[in-house]
Amino acid sequence: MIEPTESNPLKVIIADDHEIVRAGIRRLLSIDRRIKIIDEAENGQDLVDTVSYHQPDVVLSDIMMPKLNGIDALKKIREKKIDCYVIMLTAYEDSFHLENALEAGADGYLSKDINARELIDSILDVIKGERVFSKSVVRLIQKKGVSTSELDSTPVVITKREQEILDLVAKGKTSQYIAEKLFISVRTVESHRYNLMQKLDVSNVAELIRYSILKRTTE
Amino acid sequence: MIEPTESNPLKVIIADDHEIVRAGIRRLLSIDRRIKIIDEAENGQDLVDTVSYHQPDVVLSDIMMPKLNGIDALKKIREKKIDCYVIMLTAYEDSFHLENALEAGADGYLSKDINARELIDSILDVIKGERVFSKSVVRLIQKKGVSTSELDSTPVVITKREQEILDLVAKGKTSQYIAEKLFISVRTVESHRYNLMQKLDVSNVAELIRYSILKRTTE
DNA sequence: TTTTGATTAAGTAGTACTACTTAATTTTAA
DNA sequence: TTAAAATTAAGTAGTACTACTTAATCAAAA
Repeated sequence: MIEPTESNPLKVIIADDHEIVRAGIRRLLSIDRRIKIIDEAENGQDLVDTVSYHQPDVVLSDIMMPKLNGIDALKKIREKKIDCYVIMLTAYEDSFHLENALEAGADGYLSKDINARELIDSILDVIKGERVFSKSVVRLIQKKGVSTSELDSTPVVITKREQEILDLVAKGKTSQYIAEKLFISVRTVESHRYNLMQKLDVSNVAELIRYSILKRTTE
Repeated sequence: MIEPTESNPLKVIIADDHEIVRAGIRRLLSIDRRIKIIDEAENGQDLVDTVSYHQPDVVLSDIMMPKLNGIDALKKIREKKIDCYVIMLTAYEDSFHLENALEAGADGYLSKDINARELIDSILDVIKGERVFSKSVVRLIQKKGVSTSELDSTPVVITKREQEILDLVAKGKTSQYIAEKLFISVRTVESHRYNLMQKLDVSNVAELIRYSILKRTTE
């Protein structure tokens, strides 16, 4: 990547479902003329489309978005082999999503609680090939021992059916209710619950919800 | 309230724990020179302090903030009898928090997914004495039948101890663990759980978490 | 076409939560 | 200082979840 200049600025696309957040990012980035926001997306699907079309240098994306979440959008961008750096920008800092983001090919993971200087520096660093993390995320990595060389952390794969059950569990539905709704046995639902908890390394609904909450597309 | 002008603009204070969101609000409001942001707060305690000091016309506040949440901050502002309009601006739209905000004396409740025009109009409307709600909130009011004349909806009061237990339950702790941590009997914890579920009209942890999530101050 | 992974489902057992009542102590506010 | 509210806690009983194993189908990829 050649050094960005005012006359040849970095092309950045931002994605977040809230106008306020997009406006905030625009404002924080507006002070550096070497960075130019060429488009915005308000959900993961839009993001994949605009990235395919514009071929930006850097993408800043939220995780929790309707239609398609940021991590799944990232996966699609990587599948399409579009050459760009992708930084996740999220309010949720937990090792599960951090790992999933890295697994999906994220080049950075920043908290939304970041100031203009840090955000701009992160963007300028990421195009040099560095992986960028905000301070709180670094603390998380140290505490939880998340590997930043993504592939050695066992990828947690939740199947379609499991996701379906997880969503219902997170809404407070009982196994009985879920079984009736999906026309399967209560014991099957219990099996799925058990497998989900194994995969996510938790032992009850409350913890399960912590991990499910970002997966949900807004209802 | 006299009509705001460029030379005599509305004094507004905004509160949100994320710099990006504050920057976003600044940007959205920057297009109307009749509105001036005179200060910002990044938590509820800061908000109460700056509102006491500056005596603004309008306050725009997030709900989930560290130290003191937006609703409790609003209560303190009302207790101090500071004459200003307060609009809650939040990503979470549920009847529980809406009711609590109204109960605490909010003059409006807006989704963070709002554009510049709507936000500015809401501010200009609220100083005329109108109560303002964003479209999605209006839908919620209609669906759930939340009363906008706040006082006839039974106020849901969660006590300090209950909140403490709710936080631990939401983290996935068992009653046994909570009991040991707080040096009380398991049966007491169970009583609190039961009372909480009664108050919030739910019947299991998952639903409880849905309501607790905003109450938590960021860890 | 074979093997892998997903989905289904049951057995067995223990643990934890939920539902409601009643009531004794504290604490707090009027 | 007294009434009201909060916190404590136990009884009784039922329901739901969690823990782990085994295994039969079924669909899809190699």
